[in-house]
Amino acid sequence: MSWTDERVETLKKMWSEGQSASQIAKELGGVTRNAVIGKVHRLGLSNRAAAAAPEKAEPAAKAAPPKREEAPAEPAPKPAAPAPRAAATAPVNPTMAQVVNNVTPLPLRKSIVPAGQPLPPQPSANEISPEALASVREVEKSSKKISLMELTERTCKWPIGDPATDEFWFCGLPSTPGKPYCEAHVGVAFQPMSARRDRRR
DNA sequence: CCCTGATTCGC
DNA sequence: GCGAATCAGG
Repeated sequence: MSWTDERVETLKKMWSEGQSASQIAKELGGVTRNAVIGKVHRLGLSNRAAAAAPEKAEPAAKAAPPKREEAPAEPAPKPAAPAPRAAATAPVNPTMAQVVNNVTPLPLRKSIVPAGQPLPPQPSANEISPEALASVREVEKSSKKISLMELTERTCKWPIGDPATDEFWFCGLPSTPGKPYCEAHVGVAFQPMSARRDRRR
């Protein structure tokens, strides 16, 4: 693989969005994160502050690299929000894609709901065995409460709480190898058809 | 251990 | 220019 214009463009885009070198490498394929980092440096876009750095701009200091195309005519975004990265934009990373799609059957039905207060009835809740449910409650106490952006292939992607509020996070515990959830959540997410049928009203 | 970016240096 | 190996850190 070589750095075609297209690939470089993807690299630039993702890097400016705050994606990690390894994520970019996966997206591009055929390259390692080292290659990505190396390229990033060669392109001279090492510091990702380009987007918007509301920081109390260091006056003097040593913030004056060779090139000064700082473009002072910046439309001054929103001084408030400290640039929450690419959260609002479309599915960017594989993790997001996985979550949005249906790699995560049961619980996702809930988190995909737009955000009305009265959440619709949750059939899934009735179909989960009491035992599994109990252990889940237990695990959720020790969940890492990670955000969407913190999900990786090895973190449990079980959503906890109401997505409509800030009382929402992902389990984040180490996931079972090859599965999207930790052991406890795998237990409630993947059930034998027979078990679900038997429990049905 | 998992992960991050930074740097070096033979190719 | 490229990127594996390595370093330094969370």
